[in-house]
Amino acid sequence: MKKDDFDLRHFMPYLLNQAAEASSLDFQQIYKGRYGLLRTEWRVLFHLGMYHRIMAKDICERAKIHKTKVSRALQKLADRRYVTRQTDAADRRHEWLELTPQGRAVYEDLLNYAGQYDEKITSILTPDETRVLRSALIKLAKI
Amino acid sequence: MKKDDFDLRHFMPYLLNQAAEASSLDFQQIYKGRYGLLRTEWRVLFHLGMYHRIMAKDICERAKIHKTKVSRALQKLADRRYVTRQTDAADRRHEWLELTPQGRAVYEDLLNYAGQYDEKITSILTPDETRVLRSALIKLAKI
DNA sequence: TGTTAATAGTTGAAAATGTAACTAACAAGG
DNA sequence: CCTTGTTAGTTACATTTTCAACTATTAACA
Repeated sequence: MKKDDFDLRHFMPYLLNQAAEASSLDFQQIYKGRYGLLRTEWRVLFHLGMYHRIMAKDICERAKIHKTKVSRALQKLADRRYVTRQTDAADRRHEWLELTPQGRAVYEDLLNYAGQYDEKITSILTPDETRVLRSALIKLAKI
Repeated sequence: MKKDDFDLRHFMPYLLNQAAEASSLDFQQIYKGRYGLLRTEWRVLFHLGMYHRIMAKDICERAKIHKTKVSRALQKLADRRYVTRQTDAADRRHEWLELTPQGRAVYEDLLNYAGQYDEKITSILTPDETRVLRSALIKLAKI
């Protein structure tokens, strides 16, 4: 790409950010409005809902969220009794996390909204665009 | 989308965030490493580079960045003598922003890296994916 | 063993962000 | 002119995030 050709509006990191921010803020209204959750808290909650009995580190790696953010999100989720933490007897550095019934109820509720929201997004796109977009984003997430 | 089908890893806001974060952090190394700029500062600088003599409000609208963020980014850019601000004589609420030669030099330098980076990204994707991705992201940014 | 390194996670201070309230300048209608 | 409303931008304060240093526990191996 030559200098003269450059257009900020087509620059990938910029476009990705715009789209990610727009959809994040839009979906945020749901989990923030219904449960007062922050973005990181919601993300951690969803990981706990999908993968049962995991450790904080698993969330960090899978979601690429820094451990301090995860640590603080877990504190809040534990304060609200959405999550239990129990240290592994064999290796006491490890802490196994699990959703409480309350936490799971919140997760299940938000799951429905997430499904609806995904439909909202994909309805904006053609089926072909949706498919290509997903595969492209998965590739780019690994950079 | 039914509940059982739901997979966090395919949830659009999640995927968008992962890809946006990955590419942002990656490209950030360049402008942060070379000039110690923050993400918002870099974005504002690029808008000033692309569109000469604009107002803070134009940046807010085009980039969808909140006015307080733009205001603070401009303070820093002005402190570094990358930007000049002159109030409009006809309407003194308006402040025209322009890059200084220094600011433009930084912009031009980063422009090259941005071009290279965009090539890096698009080389990961097929031409078809690149094209579809761009148009899809532009649609989604308008949500 | 005993020393050093690695792992999981927390904490505190500094930096950045978000929200709302604010100033300053102009516009519009009486 | 004089109130009321609007626009552009800043500031203050609370909340979040980041960065680096920290604790506690286990692993590696001389």
